[in-house]
Amino acid sequence: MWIQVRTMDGKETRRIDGLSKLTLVQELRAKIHEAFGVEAERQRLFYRGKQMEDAHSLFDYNVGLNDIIQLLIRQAGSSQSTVRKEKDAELSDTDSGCGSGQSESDKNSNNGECAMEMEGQAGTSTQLDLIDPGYGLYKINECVDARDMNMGAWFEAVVGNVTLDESTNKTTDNEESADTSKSTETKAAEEDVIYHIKYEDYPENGIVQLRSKDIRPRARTILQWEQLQVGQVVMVNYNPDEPKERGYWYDNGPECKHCKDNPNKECKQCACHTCGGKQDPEKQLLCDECDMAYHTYCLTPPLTIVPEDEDWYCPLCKIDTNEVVLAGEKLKESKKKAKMASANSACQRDWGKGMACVGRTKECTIVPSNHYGPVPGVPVGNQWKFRVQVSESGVHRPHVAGIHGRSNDGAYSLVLAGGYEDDVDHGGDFTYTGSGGRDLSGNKRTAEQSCDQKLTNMNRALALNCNAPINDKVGADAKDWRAGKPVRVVRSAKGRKHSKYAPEEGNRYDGIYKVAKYWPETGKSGFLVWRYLLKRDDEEPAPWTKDGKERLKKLGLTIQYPEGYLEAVANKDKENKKREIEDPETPSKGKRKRKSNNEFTSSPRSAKGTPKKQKLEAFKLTAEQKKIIKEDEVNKKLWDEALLSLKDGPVRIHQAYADAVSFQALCIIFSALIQIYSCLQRSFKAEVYTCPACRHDIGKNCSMVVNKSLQTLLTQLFPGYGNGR
DNA sequence: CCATGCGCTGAC
DNA sequence: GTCAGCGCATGG
Repeated sequence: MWIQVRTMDGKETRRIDGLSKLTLVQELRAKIHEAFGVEAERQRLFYRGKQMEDAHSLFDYNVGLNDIIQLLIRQAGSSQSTVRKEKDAELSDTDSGCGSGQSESDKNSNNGECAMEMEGQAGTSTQLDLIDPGYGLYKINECVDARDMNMGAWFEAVVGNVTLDESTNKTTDNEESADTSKSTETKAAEEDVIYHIKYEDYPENGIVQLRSKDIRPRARTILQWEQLQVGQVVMVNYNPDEPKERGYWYDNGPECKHCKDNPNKECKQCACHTCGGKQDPEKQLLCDECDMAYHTYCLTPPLTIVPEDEDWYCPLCKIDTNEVVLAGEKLKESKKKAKMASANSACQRDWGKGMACVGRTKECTIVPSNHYGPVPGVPVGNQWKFRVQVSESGVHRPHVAGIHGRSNDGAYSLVLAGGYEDDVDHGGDFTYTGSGGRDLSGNKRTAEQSCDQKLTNMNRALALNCNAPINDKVGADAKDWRAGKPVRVVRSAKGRKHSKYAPEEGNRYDGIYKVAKYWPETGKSGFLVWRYLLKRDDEEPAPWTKDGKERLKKLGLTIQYPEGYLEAVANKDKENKKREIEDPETPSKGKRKRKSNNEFTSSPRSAKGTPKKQKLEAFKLTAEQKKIIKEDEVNKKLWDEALLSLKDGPVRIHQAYADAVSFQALCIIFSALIQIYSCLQRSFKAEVYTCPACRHDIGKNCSMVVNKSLQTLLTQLFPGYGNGR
């Protein structure tokens, strides 16, 4: 992806290549620097008064790509007048470590060494302006192969390969009145095709509207783009309802010396934030949070006098008291989460629709989503019918994707489902293929390999698990593969075609593997794919070994179906049989249905009635474990309850334990295990006697002693309990 | 905000 | 058996 920028005077245009969305914020500044030699030193990014730490937080705040670009361009343009002297080596170090270094340099800039550099550096040539497709008529210079269209490509096409059509463009800088837009429309009509690009459905980008039902945004982009031809003139409109300035970006550096020294020059920071008008010290308020200026008369409602309060906060910075979480209060769920289907307690699985599109009904809370290593309470060999359940258990969170990870951290889990033809499975080790390189247009989740894979996103994540420096050209070989990050591996029954280690039904957790090496390779499809060699490294025996089978028996592990699933299937079965008896003369239909029914009835657990309770070998605690339990007097009552369900094995103990102590108390235990005592101590000092994690009331007299016995016991019962932490 | 995805179903 | 295409969670 690239963007094109030009100087304000229009004399110079430069193309900035090699941008990816991931590193946009970090890199764009450096690239601008490269292209124009502008001194674009580190500047703090603010959005609505909040400082952005990294690119991710930008997305959290719903900042569009265009916003970011606009900001950066603006900053780069203005940086000639407010340039920080300190050099920051980090700019070139784009990929890693924006953590600690950043905060330090921020501190520096807070202290206010903001030297101005009024370099006479050819004045206008350092003024940058994004060629913004937001106004007037544009001619399409080049079209991109629609199959490659994604957002990046769109950006390339619109920002890069579209030029202002000077001959037909007559719009002025003013808001387009109905009149002028009409005239341009008729003029362009002579060119035959006009596309109105409106800031409606996709305001950041302003894509062509082409409403067609059942097409997801992604697919829509493609369809729309196919409509455009080289040489066509397109009309780019602003939706009058859409504010021109989206978001408010500024560099909140120390006091603006620029204005003091050049009071006559316009300065963005000192102009009224609402109307953009001139500085007016008598009738201008400065926000105590963001330092932006506001005319008293530009506020809604306007102020007639300057408020006497010491602090004044602008409408954007004023904190909504509803958002504040007080000490002892429960954390509010994020708006995004609240919107999700899984948050809706009334949400029930619609078995009529089946498992294709159901949402989660539970969520794994005992470990975070970026947890490495085993999930406590989930033993090797645990089996689930559907991927949703695997997601709910926390073992592998994505519903469809094969790899779960973060591109600048590592991969946490993966699923072997035979979805990629090149995989070879030897049980104790296997090769795996990265994701991507497929054309998913048309709202698909999988497809044929149709282009080369790249070492980005999840592929990069998995590569990071390998104990070797990352290399996106030739891959890498781990010196000590066991030292790599652990990956939870799930095998799916779908892999049975090629692998004898795949389970008979559903999905099975097979334990911890590590990435021994990875390399690029031309796959069977003829396209480049990234391949990974994973080797097993787990204390728990693999389910296909003798030990493993024994253990499964001992634990009494059987495949888990979603709640209410078997009943629903049984009901359906009944109904179908009824219908067959009532209406036996439907052979073709009946045959097909019977076939699918057989699939279920042939499963080990009969769909009729409740499943039979299997006879289990009683699980016995060792003498040592019993002793530990006895020693754990604090939790005596809970253990008594837990021991009642001893026959079900350690998994169930954990469950019973969890149920008995309830989630809140579990939080406390985990807090103990994770050793966040300092945090607790701080809370206690402030006389807040609640769990820092769940805000459950702990009580004043809670003693802060590490429950060593509990800790050892948990590690004994669940090997790998503390791994990856 | 947008992009991604080794599932799953019912229809054909 | 094959196929299209859906919600959802997750990451960037």
